Amino acid sequence: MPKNKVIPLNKLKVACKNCGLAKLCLPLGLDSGDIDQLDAIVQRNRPLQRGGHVFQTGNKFRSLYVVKTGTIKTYTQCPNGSEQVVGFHLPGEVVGLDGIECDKHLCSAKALETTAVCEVPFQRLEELTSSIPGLQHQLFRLMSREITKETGLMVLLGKSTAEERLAAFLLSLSVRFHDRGFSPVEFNLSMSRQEIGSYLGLALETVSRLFTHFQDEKTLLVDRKHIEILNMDRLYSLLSNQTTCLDRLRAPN
Amino acid sequence: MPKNKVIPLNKLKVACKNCGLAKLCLPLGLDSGDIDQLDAIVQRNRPLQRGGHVFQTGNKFRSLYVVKTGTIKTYTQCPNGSEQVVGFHLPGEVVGLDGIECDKHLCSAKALETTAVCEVPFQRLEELTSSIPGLQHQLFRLMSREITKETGLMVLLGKSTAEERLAAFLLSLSVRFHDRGFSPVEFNLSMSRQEIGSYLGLALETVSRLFTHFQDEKTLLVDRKHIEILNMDRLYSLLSNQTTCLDRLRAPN
DNA sequence: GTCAAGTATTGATCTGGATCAGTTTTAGCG
DNA sequence: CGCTAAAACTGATCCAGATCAATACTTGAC
Repeated sequence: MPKNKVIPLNKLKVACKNCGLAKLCLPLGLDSGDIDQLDAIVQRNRPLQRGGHVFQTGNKFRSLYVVKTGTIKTYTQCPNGSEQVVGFHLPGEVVGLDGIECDKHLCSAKALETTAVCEVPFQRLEELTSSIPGLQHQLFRLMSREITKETGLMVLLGKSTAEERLAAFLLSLSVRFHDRGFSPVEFNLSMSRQEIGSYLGLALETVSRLFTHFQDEKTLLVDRKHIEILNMDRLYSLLSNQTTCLDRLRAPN
Repeated sequence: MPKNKVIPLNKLKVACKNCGLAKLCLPLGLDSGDIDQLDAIVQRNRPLQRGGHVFQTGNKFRSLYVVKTGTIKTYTQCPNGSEQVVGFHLPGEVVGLDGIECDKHLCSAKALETTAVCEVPFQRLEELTSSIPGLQHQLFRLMSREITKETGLMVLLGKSTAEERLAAFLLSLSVRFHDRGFSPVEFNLSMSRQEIGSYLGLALETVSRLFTHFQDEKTLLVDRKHIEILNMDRLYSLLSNQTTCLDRLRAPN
């Protein structure tokens, strides 16, 4: 590997205080001193390679993980071997909340590309939230958001067509990229057609056909993993006659 | 209404300490003094009639609600008028968690039968959780459970057949009734076929046909809303080749 | 009691998307 | 660079469950 491709470690070990994601993450609404306390318990390990696991089903629950750079997918494994994707997580999003209840992880989380995460030991976080009301509130809010997001997906899976599902998926990514300072109309997918299909309850062939279809009607410009949204209104119109999940998508924070 | 059908109010105003649901609810793991503090902020209003709303989409979020007796359904309304059921809530289950994030409710909650709820003002609850670590932990656990439950449903909606969905639904009810001291093999459904279908992403006709089908193969005995499970193993076997959602069903607490 | 409205059942038909199958493109590697 | 395996695309077929339609059954109001 050539030297100029090495990711400088000091860049990855940004303190919460200086982190661009702070307004999407646990520190939201905290004052400087409180952020320092939070910062002190956060562990910043070396980045994961593509395919590396953050945790696996059955592992003891110790920490929450916040994506700093890259993408994480969470998934469950079926007895018959096939896997079902339950979420894609972008920078600033928390992974591992489902482990709190039973004190062990109920899904697995792996990196879709080179990915850096902040590890937040949960027991120490709970100690902190007791003394920092704003932090407690923000953690409640993040968990509430997770519930909201999943409810929206349930509604989508319950009664939408394949076309509507993919539109909702692309708009969700668009909004989230935008919130993170990236272009809302042009981005790269870090997941395969297979994984998108699994997440949306569709066959990978259907996903592929839909990309072609959206390209044909000039809604998208698709080049393998690179997506450009040419007609945003068209995507929104596919959801407008539907549910409240639009609000859920828009609500960024 | 004859006098002997009036529900005595004093029975509905049981303190947390004497409530049979305490081990499923917020007080789990607290000592007597802490429960008293929690008890002091809980509001016990008069029961809701069938069809009455606990809250509606867009209402300001002020409180969480715990079902004490009866059943609550939560649902979202589509612009075109149709509604989508997102959950059924039995005694001991918390409703309203999705309101924390945006400080307003994102779904509506209504009683499917005469239903009593405990109202827990959230701001006061947050003050208490700061000083009672066990209460904070239990609230985190309840929220985590909600996330787990929804993930399980997503997986179910994503790739299961109609038969598997209804089996999972019935088993979920069975387990939950059992946890609450009722028979796991014989119970009454408080929701319509329509509502079951909406929840499971199926047409009401399909739900009806499946009940007939399960009856024909001697898995169930169905009399309108009354269900008796004759062959529990058969229902479990429908899920066994599937996902991890079995574990999610079984995990009662 | 009758009537009307809601709820459930059952049958017939249709269709969106799964599945199967074959081809092409891309990415990784010695 | 060519070789191999995975990923993506495309076409043909099939089927689970939606939709449409007609008929009961239940419940509550008057």
